[in-house]
Amino acid sequence: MKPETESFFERVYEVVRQVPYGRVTSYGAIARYLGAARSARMVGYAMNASHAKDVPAHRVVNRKGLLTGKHHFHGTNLMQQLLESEGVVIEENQVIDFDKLYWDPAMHLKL
DNA sequence: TGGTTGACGTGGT
DNA sequence: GACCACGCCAACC
Repeated sequence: MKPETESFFERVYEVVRQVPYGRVTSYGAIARYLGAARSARMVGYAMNASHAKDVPAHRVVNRKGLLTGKHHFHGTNLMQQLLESEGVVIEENQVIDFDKLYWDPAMHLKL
């Protein structure tokens, strides 16, 4: 484990991996947990490279609970399928009961 | 070295 | 409540 030597991307992956099963989080939440609350875009950008990583990017959605990054998945509805497979209800590319399924790392991990 | 990008967020209209 | 415009900040070319 290399704390400072690792890129911001790596840190994002670490947090996303800690997202519990059947739960979802937002880019901003991860960014805040990393201390870069205003770098929410960077989180999404990092996910762009999560292709070769074991990162459950499908559990990460934007603040509206919308599956904005589903277009980046291999399949068009792959992201939705993965979430539904975990018990998350998706409709219109939007997470139902997003407030309940929302998992904030800064709130649970509370470093 | 500098400019562009982007899976977002917030605020204003 | 929905839509539009601006800002942020690290990675990439």
